[in-house]
Amino acid sequence: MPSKTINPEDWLAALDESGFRVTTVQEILIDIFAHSEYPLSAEQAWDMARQSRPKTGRATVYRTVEKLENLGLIRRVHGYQGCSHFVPTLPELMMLFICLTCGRTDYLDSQPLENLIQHSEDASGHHITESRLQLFGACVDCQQNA
Amino acid sequence: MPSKTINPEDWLAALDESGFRVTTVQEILIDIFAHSEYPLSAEQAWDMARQSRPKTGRATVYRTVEKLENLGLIRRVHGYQGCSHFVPTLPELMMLFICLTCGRTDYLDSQPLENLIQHSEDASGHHITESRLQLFGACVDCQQNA
DNA sequence: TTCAATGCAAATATTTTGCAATTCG
DNA sequence: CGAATTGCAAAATATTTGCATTGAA
Repeated sequence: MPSKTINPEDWLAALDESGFRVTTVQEILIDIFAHSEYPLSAEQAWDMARQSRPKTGRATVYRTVEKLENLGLIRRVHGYQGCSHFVPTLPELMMLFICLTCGRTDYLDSQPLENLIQHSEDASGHHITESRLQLFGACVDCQQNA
Repeated sequence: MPSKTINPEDWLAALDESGFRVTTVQEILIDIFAHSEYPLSAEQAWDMARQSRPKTGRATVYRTVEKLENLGLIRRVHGYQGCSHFVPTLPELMMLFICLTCGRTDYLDSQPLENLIQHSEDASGHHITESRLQLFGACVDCQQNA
């Protein structure tokens, strides 16, 4: 069971290292994404940001989300009708499980996926530079409560 | 190398079996999606449909795409800025490769993925009912032309 | 004949952009 | 101060819906 270590400080450092400014709004948004157990859309993040800072602009949130995605700090995940929701990216390649009942996310051991990708590269001849694996189903808790 | 056998006839049969009518517009759209080598958005499909049938309505295309997705005949794939593009679903579980250079899609042998899912279920305790694996990179041709 | 399917236009929803004001470094 | 960031409003996209008409079974 891989530990989920997401540190907002690291995200701020990443912002800084990339030459961006560390602003209040971005701190708030980083905190929101880094601590969410569920995939969030830009719209949802905007709502949450305004709870602690009412005058936060919608466009700022969309721009920040885009920035965080470009920096590789968050990534899009599939939902039922699109993939406008984001989850934190973890340092290594990870497999993401999303519970269809409660929506909670869980990161699984990714070693099998690395092996699979290696195997697929060899078998197909394609050069694979990025992979997305999302698994859906019922989490341990929701299976028990069913 | 798994063979890509997509038969528009089967899709029409699936429509019929589900109690839907087999109409001209839907035949055209099924043909478009079943034969495309590239992921298509509803908007792109609309453009293509109007080439053979100019008065085709945009809403009809969106409604048909939704229907085909619900029937499991097509599925969303990740693109650069979203996942509003669709590819045909193949009968068995498949791994989809998308070339970042030319956009072509390729279906890879899925046996390794089935093994991986089985392994992940055992290791995590979650019950996995659906999975999406998309691989991105450079296809064999584009590697050579680089 | 009957009701699903369609086209059209309008309504929503979502995301992006222009720009003056603000703020970090 | 100087440039990146922000808020606001407007614009551009994308998707959905209402409704009268059409067409498949």
